[in-house]
Amino acid sequence: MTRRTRMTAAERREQLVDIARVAFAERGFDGVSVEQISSRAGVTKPVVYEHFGGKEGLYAVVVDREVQRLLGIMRAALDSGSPRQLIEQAAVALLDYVEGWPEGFRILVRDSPPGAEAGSFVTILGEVASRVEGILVEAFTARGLDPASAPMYSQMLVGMVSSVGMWWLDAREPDRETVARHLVNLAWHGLSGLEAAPTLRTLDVSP
Amino acid sequence: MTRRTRMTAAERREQLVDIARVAFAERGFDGVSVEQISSRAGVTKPVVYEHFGGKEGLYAVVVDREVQRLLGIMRAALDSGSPRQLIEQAAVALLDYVEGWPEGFRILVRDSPPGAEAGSFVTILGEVASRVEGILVEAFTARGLDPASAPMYSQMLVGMVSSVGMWWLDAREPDRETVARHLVNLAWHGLSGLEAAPTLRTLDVSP
DNA sequence: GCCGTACCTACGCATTCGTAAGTTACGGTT
DNA sequence: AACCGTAACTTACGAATGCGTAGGTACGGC
Repeated sequence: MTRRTRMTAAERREQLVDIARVAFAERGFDGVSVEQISSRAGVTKPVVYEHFGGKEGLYAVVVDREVQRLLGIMRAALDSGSPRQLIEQAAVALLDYVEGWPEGFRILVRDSPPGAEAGSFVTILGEVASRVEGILVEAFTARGLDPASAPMYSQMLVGMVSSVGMWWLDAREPDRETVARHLVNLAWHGLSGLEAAPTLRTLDVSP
Repeated sequence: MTRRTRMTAAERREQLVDIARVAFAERGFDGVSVEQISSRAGVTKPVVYEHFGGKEGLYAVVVDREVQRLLGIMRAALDSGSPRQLIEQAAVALLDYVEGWPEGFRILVRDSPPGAEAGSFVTILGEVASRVEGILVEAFTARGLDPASAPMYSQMLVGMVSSVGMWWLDAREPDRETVARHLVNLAWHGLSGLEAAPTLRTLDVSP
């Protein structure tokens, strides 16, 4: 099917992870067979078992990589700035990730983290949210708000962005910056103080 | 396994739908076998095929019922009131649903609507969001905001509530009204104007 | 005691996971 | 330039699972 090239172990590994990310995003863990993945790579099943020990192992690598990628992006975005700027940067950063790695995003939104028991309500993205809530705790204490409620707000904000991210990926309009502007408009001003023509205060220098 | 009672067709149908809702919420469509469902009902596979034509048919019924239930609840909540009251009522209503039918909620959040192609980013809950966006359109035009952006804000608000709903179902604290208060706090005032001790203006008369 | 409806047993068929054992190509060595 | 070891890859299979169906059984109201 695909070109039958003989690769080094490392190359094949990378290729399989890439293919698996797309496949798992499209059909979900149970909707993809090992044979489908290996076939798209132009090899046969045992190659996958050789590299990852099995379907679960491959899936684990895919998820781990996406979590690391997203966390890296978010950390960079939350590095410094005023509260308002941080919100803007975080929103833009998450939309960047959504646009750049839609399949990864799909997986993070839909699936439960490895340890979670079946039927749990935790998503991987929810876990990510809790890892970035620290920034809110600081801002809350500085402003006399209860830091104990920070996790809740963190969930709300991430849910807001990711939910609109899913919607946006499906419609592909308006453009990313417009989405970011409205996102920050709601997150910052709330419904009571929505601006008619919201703007970003941060210069957006990404491609 | 379960009591072997002989039921009328209607009774058995209801029982199977109930069992299937829980099972599908726990393990997802692919994670549940027809045999598991029928077994929990104390009957065998062909009974399910008799009533619903197959696994897909049963699943369709489960989803449809939950969509109807949620839409009914939302419609009732959005019946009348000031914008601020509507937001409060909607938040409380969605949390009511989340608490009362957690399995249905899980299904609506995780799965794609029947027609959507594999790999789509649309969730059933997203569809529900677009069906309630009408209320925003009115409020937007009345206040000089662009009604074309209403769908986006609708997604944000639903995402905010549903995301925190998932989180809440997992932690089961704080209580529903506290969650609702903070939810409305963010949605209404935004991060710039968060109140330290948010309150609801609507009397909450649900059980 | 009869008849219909609810229910069961017992398959056929397809899919997919995972493995055992054998085969081909590549790159360094002489 | 022929060789050979190793790493990459294949064919072929066993076993399990799960969907859907054909045809038969028994319960319970009339």
